[in-house]
This record gives sequence, C-alpha cells and structure tokens, in this order.
Amino acid sequence: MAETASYHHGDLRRVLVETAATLISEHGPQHFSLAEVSRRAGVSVAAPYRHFANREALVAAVAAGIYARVTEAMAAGAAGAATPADALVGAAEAYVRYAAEHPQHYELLFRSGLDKHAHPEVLNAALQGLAVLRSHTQQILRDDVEGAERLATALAITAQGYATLLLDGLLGPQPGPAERSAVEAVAAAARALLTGRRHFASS
Amino acid sequence: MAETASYHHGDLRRVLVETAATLISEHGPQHFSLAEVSRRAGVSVAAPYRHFANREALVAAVAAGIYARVTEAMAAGAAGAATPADALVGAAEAYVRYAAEHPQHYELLFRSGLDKHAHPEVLNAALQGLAVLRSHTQQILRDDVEGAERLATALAITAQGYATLLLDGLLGPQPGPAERSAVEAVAAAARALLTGRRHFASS
DNA sequence: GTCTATATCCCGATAGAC
DNA sequence: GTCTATCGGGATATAGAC
Repeated sequence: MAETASYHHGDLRRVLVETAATLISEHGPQHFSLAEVSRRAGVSVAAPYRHFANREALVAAVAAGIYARVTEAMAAGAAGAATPADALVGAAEAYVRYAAEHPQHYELLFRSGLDKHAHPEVLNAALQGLAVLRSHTQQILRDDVEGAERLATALAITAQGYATLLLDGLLGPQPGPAERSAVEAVAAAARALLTGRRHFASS
Repeated sequence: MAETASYHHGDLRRVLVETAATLISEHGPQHFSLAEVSRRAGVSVAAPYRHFANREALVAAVAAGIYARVTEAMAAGAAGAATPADALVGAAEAYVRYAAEHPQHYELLFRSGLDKHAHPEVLNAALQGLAVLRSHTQQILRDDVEGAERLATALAITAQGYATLLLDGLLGPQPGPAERSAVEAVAAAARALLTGRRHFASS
C-alpha cells in the first residue's frame, strides 16, 4: 500500500471531511465552498464528486459528526448527577456551553439550510441527542412514555433556543459574560419546565 | 409624476423588496438570487445596487417586514384573552401557527444566516415581538422587571423551538396534522413555564 | 441621481481523458 | 480516482447614457 501522495491517495474522503470541518469553523457554513476544500486538500475541484454527490452531501457528513460530539457533551453534562432533574439541567447546560464554544458548528447544524431528512445520517445523529434527554425524563415521568417524550422535547427546544439567543447576541447586557448568562438562563428554564411537568403528562 | 415605465420608474426600491419577498416565498431564501429579482423587476443586474448595498441588505429589508407581521400575529393571538397567562399562551400558539403557514418566511428569519446585528432594522423588528410577550409577563410578575424579561425570553424561545421542530418534521408521527401537534405542544410548554415561573423571579 | 451594459471573478457541476 | 476543460449562473464593480 502506501500510495504515492498525489494520485490515488486513498483517503480523500476523510481528508475532505476534516478539511471541510476546518473551513466551516473558520468561515462559517455560508462562506464555505467545495472549491476551497479541494484546493486545501490539494486535489482538483472534480475529485470530491467521487466521494460525495454534491456540496450538501459533504456538509451533511460534517454535520453528522458534530451532532455526535454534541450528544457526547450532553451525556457528559448529565453524568454524575444526583437526581434525574439535575441530570437534565446538566445536559441542557452542556448543550448551551457547546454552542458558546463552537458557534460555527451550531450555525452549521441549524442555520445552513441543511435538510436533515435528505440525509438520514444527520437525522439519526440529531435524534440521539434527544434520546439522552428522554432516558432521564423517563425516570421522572414513570410509566408515561409519551409524557417523557414530550418533556424531553420541550427541554431540547429550550436548550436549543438559548443557544440561538446567545449566538444572536440577544441576551441583552447582563452582569458577567454572555455565556454565563445563557447557561444560567437555560438552567432556570429547565427547572421551570420540570416544576410544571404535569402539563406534559398523558393522563 | 407618472414616469415612463422603463427608465426611472421611481419606485424600484419597493418593487425590489416585493419581488424579493415573492421569490423567497416561492423558492426559499437559499435559492433566492439578486439576478433573478432584477430580471423579474425588468431592470439590469446592477440596478439594485443603487438601493441596496448588496444582496444581504435586500434580504434584511424583507426580513424586517416579516418580523413585523409575526409581531402582529402574536399580538392578535394574545388579544381578548381572559388572563395574562392565556394571552401568553395565545401569542405562543400564534407564533407557531405563523411558522406553519409561512415556512419560507421562518427560514428567512432563522436559517438564512442573516446577521441581525448588521441590520438594526431587523434587530429592532425582532425585539418588538419580544416586547409583546413582556407586556404580559409583567402583569404576572409584578414589580419584578428582570423576572418578567426572563420569563418572556423563555416563552419566546419555546415558541421558536416548536416552530423549528415542526418545520424540521421532527415532531414525530402523532395523531392529527403536525401543525396541530405543534400548537398543542407549545401551549403545554408555555403553561409548564408559567407554572414554574418562580424559577425566573429575581428575589 | 438612476439605470444599462459590460466585465471580472468565483462557484457548482459534468464530460471525457488518463 | 483523479485531472483538465468547460458550461451556466450569480455577485459585484465600473463606465457611461439619460
């Protein structure tokens, strides 16, 4: 093996995904171009089409990887909590923190116009984040599967919303850094939802 | 007055905004091009630059108009409610309903990568929607201005989140049309937040 | 001050050679 | 699998007509 570097280097797919991830982190998903990925990877503009149907397919591959990392971060935020409620608050905080630390990743997932249904890998990766929350809401709303699903959805939405607001710079001038405000705000909202959890119950 | 049709038709700015709004409604903000707006308006591709600095500035003008309509819809949804809590639920429902009926508008506001801070008109229009909610949360959390602000923010985020989920098709297979599910879900979440409102209080 | 004509540059995508 | 060549289209800048 050990192909010569230029022709048939055999790992172009991985190189393209990594290069694309870097470019998106640098310039955001809007100004990311397949042509520049090709240049940085040292291949012609046509080469990526052997590995991806089009520009969007490459973007989707990057997005799926990011969803996986977000899910990891949420699981880590929930780990070690004393109660299911604390786990959920921790996961929500971790989500917002991830968005604060990787704003371009967040942009890619939610603002690049990527159609999740056109790329099952992305849809699956997104749903696994929701599953982390559901595993904990199920412990709170025992024997109410639908209610647990609805509560998990509400929490996910809340976390996503505060991440949006933070990155839009709409959290207003508050004491301390904006990231801390957003994390505290999402925790308060998560606790409020948990306090009012009976509104999600089935019966 | 009554300029000849071709040259100096005197109202190109308005025509461009309206044509752009139509095109965005038809094809979504991603596939909207300044060139096609020019063609439909019957002017050269350079003409719009007399009225807008660039493509994004035209998009921003359209977005500001849409925010105004969303705000109207929220105010209408809140009107006539018996209690402040019902008004807030009604506004949140109206928001989700607007998104369901005008998905391309929603895409424009939140998924086109438009930088609100680069266009103060857009930022202002967005904040007025929040003001509608705040006027009602203030009646619930009397004498707590900051708490009312935080509760309004949480409600806005929640409404925005369910709209996102609905348009992403992630609300899952539930009985009845997806729009109805989303409207019911946002109402439940809004009531849950109001039930747990003490988590937003200042003291 | 408003619009046309034109020209440049970049991008996405495809066809055919190697 | 990759390259070269090429097409079609769009964003934007400039020069000049009115």
